[in-house]
Amino acid sequence: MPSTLDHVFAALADPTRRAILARLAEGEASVTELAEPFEMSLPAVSKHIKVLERAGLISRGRDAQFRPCRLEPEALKEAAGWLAFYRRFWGGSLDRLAAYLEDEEEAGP
Amino acid sequence: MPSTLDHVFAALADPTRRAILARLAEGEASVTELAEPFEMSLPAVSKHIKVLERAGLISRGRDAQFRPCRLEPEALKEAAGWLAFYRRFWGGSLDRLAAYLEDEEEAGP
DNA sequence: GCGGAACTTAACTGATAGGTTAAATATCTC
DNA sequence: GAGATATTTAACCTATCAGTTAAGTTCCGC
Repeated sequence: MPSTLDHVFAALADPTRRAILARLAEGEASVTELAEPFEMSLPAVSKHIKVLERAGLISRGRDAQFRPCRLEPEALKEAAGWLAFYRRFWGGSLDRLAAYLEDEEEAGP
Repeated sequence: MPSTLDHVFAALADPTRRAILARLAEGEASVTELAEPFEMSLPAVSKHIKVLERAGLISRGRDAQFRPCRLEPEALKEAAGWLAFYRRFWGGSLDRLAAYLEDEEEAGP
């Protein structure tokens, strides 16, 4: 079972999906609305949306025929947290991380 | 040509590669050293390393037969920046992002 | 209840990812 | 220069991805 971190980063690796997220940052949108800027078929966008949903980055409602998408910021937290953790050490003293990891070793990963 | 953001996120989507990065945060390491914790062949690890390198997340030196890997924190900046930008808005007022995007529209994306 | 709009599912395709084993390439050591 | 060590390349396999078109499904409006 792949971790959600796998899914989140994989979802973010595609420019179409990042564009969809950017669009959703402006507010909820239907699939057709989200598909509009792209030169690909609706099913293709529908698949991208499913990937984002599986990663927990968006969730969907029901409004008649529409399945409005909205952002789920929580999923980003994990990813941002991972990056922030490593950036903190990479940018600064690596010895600090080594020490930190040694301390953690007793408590488990 | 895929953006580096594509490559960085795609590289981070694999747990083996994240583990390699975590290991490198403790300091430089050779391919064999990096491969040691994993139950996969050396060529497989070599490929993972190549993916990380192409993403700009690591760089490599030459020390006799060894090709030591070290972190390149710069590549993380772009990814962390992307996440931070959206998290800022997603967590807070979405109106702010809408306003921001409208302002940017004149200057271009 | 029919027509149409909004999606989704199914079936297919070509490309890429992630792994394997076996062979090739460098470089040190003796 | 022969042998050992470190790493890469090549050739291959299977699974997943990103896209397609065509055929459902669901729900509104009349």
